[in-house]
Amino acid sequence: MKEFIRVMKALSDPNRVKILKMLNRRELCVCEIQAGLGLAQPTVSKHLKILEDAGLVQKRKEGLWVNYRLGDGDSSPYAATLLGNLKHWLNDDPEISAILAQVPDLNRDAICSRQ
Amino acid sequence: MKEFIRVMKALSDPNRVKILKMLNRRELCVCEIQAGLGLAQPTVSKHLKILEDAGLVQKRKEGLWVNYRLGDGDSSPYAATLLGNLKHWLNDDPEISAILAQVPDLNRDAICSRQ
DNA sequence: CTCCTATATGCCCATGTATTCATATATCCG
DNA sequence: CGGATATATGAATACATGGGCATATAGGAG
Repeated sequence: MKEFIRVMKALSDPNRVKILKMLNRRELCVCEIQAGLGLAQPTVSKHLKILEDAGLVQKRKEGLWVNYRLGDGDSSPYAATLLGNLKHWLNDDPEISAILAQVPDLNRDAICSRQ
Repeated sequence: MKEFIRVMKALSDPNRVKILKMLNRRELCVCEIQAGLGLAQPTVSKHLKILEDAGLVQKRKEGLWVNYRLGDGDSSPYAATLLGNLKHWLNDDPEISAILAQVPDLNRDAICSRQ
């Protein structure tokens, strides 16, 4: 039960849903997600921790950067199912499509050194 | 997006999940749900309203009673999908199975007049 | 209409959550 | 080592949420 609730709570915030939709396109570092959402960096880190605890995302260190990608579903069947659903959901949502449109142009080298 | 968030928030509370699992067995009135959960009656009414606003349950008046059943999925595709998933999920959870075991014995006539 | 019962709503309180700022940690480079 | 950069953590604050009590609403019985 707690595991299920953790996944549902993680999916109950629009900014976290936006993060998942972004990561559905490609792996991203924290500063790239920050640029896409327009939030403060600590806020993004906390959202990512909540998503990670729910098994919805995984992180991979690459030097100074931390790359986040969608979870593989091993840690939670609920997360795996919902990630599958989310691939088809919300693509027509104006907020989502606006953010997804700028994902290809997110460049960590252009973003991070200007924080 | 708001519709999706509404469904996820509705599913983010253990008592509301328990209500859905109970209604998966059969239609129930408020006092029967109250007896199953052990909560105050107004609390149950508020949970039911949140579930109804998300499209997860529907109500049907029958005289003095209000019978709640699972939503038919017409109001929200997200609710419809999650209700389908929930049918298979959490059946082995101790909290859930304990409540489901007593659903067949819930009797509105025996419960409600003793409030 | 009056009384009774089942449910809904308003108010209040305790707790949880999202956010930001300031600061700590970690990693690379010289 | 020391400095710079990317990310994480802690404290503080505004707001949302779950809970119960008191009360309002709605429908049936007499």
